[in-house]
Amino acid sequence: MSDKSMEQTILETAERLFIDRGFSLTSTTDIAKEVGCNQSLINYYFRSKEKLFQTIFKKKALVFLASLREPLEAHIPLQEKIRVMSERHFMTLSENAKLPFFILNEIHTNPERLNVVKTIITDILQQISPSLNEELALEIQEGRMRNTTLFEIFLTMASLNIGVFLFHPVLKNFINKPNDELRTLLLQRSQENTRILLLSLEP
Amino acid sequence: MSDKSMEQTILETAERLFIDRGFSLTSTTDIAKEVGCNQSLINYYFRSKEKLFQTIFKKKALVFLASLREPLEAHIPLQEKIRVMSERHFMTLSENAKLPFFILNEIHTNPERLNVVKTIITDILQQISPSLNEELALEIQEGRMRNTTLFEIFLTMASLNIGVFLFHPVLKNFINKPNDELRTLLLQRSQENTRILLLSLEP
DNA sequence: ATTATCTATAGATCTATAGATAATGC
DNA sequence: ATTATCTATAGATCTATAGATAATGC
Repeated sequence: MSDKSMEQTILETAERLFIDRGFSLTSTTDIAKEVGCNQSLINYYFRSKEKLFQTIFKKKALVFLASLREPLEAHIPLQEKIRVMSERHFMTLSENAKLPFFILNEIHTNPERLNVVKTIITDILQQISPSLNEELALEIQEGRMRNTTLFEIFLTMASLNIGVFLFHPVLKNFINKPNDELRTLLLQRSQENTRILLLSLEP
Repeated sequence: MSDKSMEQTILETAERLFIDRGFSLTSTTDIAKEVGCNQSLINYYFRSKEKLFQTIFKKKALVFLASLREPLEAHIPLQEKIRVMSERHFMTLSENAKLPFFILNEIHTNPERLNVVKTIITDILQQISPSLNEELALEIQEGRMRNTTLFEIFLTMASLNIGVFLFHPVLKNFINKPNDELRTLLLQRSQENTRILLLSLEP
């Protein structure tokens, strides 16, 4: 039972519940009940519900955004970078299907949290954006890409990929298929999203 | 003051607050405070917070989904239908920027509400889907369109258009422009989304 | 008389804290 | 001694209801 420390168990349970129901619909009483400990123990370890939440939120926002970075640092043509990034992004989403909604929801209900996301995005952008912008400018100049911006590329990618997971509860209701077929459909959709993204960049 | 009935004022205020903060973060006390009436009056007119909410949710889900229908009934080529539908969809979203998040959020926190959305979508689909499917089959057969499904078309359109508004809080933070420039940017994005959607359908 | 509005309150949360006890490490 | 856990509770919600009063329509 206590091969995991109580502190760790609380953290993991809270993570699951917060991501499932959001900050305001998850009570510390719920968490304690699930963990099987006393409600006051949560405050003992994490000081307050808000502090506990912030730890989790930062961690998750990082997971979510960091997946974009790696492919952009490889030494491959821009188009390939974008292809790999889109596929990687989709995969991270598959593995964390509830994250996009969770993050959007928390930003929405508490705009303060936007700062966390903003810091992470700014960090990533500062590291990759300059050289990437140069590459893009070159591609455009040489007529290999449509005149566009990194901003638009990210927006298109994020919309297409995240859309699938945001609408998931609705979509699942309309597609009555067993789970493994759903997974195949998902993979196909990843391909299709990448195709559309690259198509949108053609001159 | 009471050129509007109290019942109507409560309904309108509740609508605004629910859409802004969602069901669970809006208390009947908040609504009453904003309206300037007694909290118990809300129960007098609407029986319960839940009933009040449902009235509003149904209405809004209908607004949101109905905009898709009209263009599909016009007598124009399929491609044109899709173009008009996408533009119309984007416009409805601009006028109801908070709706997508509101609806997704409520479906997420209370899956029961999915039924409302499902009924509306099913209704719309039954009316337009058969003939639309025929048209699509013909376009594909004649080699004027890529082999795809209505489902995919809707998903691409919804993802691209809704994305803009879902990410709005984040985007606004990165684009530091006056409001009228933002509006121009939005319009451009509508064009771009439509372009991408139609591009994705080319054979 | 009927309808609209208010007062007061029960009962169910929920979070954070003070203070008691149990477990652990030296 | 220190750290982990529990008990008990204050104080702040929040929703729904019972019952009193005020306004309105005949």
